Amino acid sequence: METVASRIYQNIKDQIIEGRYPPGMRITEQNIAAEFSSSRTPVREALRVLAADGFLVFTPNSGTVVREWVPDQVRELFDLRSLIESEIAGLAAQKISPKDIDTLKALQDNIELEGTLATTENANRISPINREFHQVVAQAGRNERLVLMLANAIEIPIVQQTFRRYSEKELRRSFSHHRELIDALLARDSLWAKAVMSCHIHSAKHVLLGHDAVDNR
Amino acid sequence: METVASRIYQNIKDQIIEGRYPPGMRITEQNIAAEFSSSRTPVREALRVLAADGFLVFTPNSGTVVREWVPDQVRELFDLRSLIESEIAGLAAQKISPKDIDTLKALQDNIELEGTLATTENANRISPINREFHQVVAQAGRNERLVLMLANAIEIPIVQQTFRRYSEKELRRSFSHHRELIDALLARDSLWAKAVMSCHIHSAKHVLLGHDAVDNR
DNA sequence: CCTAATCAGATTGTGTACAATCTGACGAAA
DNA sequence: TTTCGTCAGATTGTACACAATCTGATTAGG
Repeated sequence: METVASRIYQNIKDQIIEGRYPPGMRITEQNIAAEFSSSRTPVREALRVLAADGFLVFTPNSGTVVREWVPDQVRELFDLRSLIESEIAGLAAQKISPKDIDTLKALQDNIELEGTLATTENANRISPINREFHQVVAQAGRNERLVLMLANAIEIPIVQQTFRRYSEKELRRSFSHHRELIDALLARDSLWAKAVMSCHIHSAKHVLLGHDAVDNR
Repeated sequence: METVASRIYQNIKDQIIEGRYPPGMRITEQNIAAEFSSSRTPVREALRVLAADGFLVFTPNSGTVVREWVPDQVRELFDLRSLIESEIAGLAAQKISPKDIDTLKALQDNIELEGTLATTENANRISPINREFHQVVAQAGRNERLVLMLANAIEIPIVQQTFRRYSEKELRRSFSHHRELIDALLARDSLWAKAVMSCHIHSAKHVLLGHDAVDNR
């Protein structure tokens, strides 16, 4: 992780995830190269890998744009995320250590310290802690490939910005899911943990898509 | 799909999937460039994307080798594949057209025409038809993202060469799964279809790993 | 006014040169 | 014999130049 190409890769990826490079934005190799005072060569490598990861859409001889998401794709994404992250939660219930459960409790305490005000600033404070909460659960499942797949499904602007869309009621429900998940893990009940996680994700999906758009044909 | 880089990408990918570039083999940019009478530039792009896809392992300043698979990773891969492909089978049961079911029947007829001899030549004839069978099921599920994930999990030498490891008994069982899946789809029974597919994948996993190595801790 | 051909500028595709880094072999010292 | 340092060759990392291609505006023709 020391090459110019890898620095560019990570930087652009972060910009996209945090929404500073908005979907549809055109990316030109020269601009990026100028920004990093490098030549186009390492930029091209970074862009190709980002396209392979699904962050960018690349068209030969034409150029690169930040990937856009249509509602149907968001729905598919959340259904996949539910499938994978529920499975992970089930595995975690079998394998998680008491120490990790304490970590989860502490993280959720911190989240709830911020209160349930549905403001953007509050969402921005909660979001990274929430991300860490899910990461601890994922690690506890001890399945590298599932963790990799999951990362693939959540390192996406619309997912990372879910909290900004939550109303106070939806925030409370999200907190309630986290607490219930901790209890399920504590009880070492895989099926319970899977079910809670499934609720948690599908509920988030509906917040993002609005109720009428989500119909699972 | 007209650039030199994309031709190199596809070619190397095929070589790896078909096992002609064996796991652990070192890939040097100059050799590949010479093979395609090109410069190193498009080769590098192809290699980076292949590394992002998981076909190659790339180490900065050191080089690129074809990815190797340890048994634990194969187990995780098949468990993921079971999760995804079962889900797909369940969706297919709800959405598949009569025409696609006929196609599946025809494909399975062709497979069984080859007989149940457990020879390498027979395996090589059956393998592509089997691949098409699974592809038709996947398309019938009508979920782009699941299909993409699945492709990611099966475009791998050890998976593509599963049939070579089958004994006659295991071949018969595999055929039986396919027939049962067709019946489940015909009955539009999601849960049945999911269950059959799950059997099918886990059974294949055990053939590849041997019974003692598969224990799901 | 509309359509289609044309052209300049911008952008990507590839080749080549050289710098930076790694690898493995060889040899000197303990 | 073992270990460590050194060095040459090989390989990757980046810059730069030029060719190929695309895009959008402008203009000629209907």
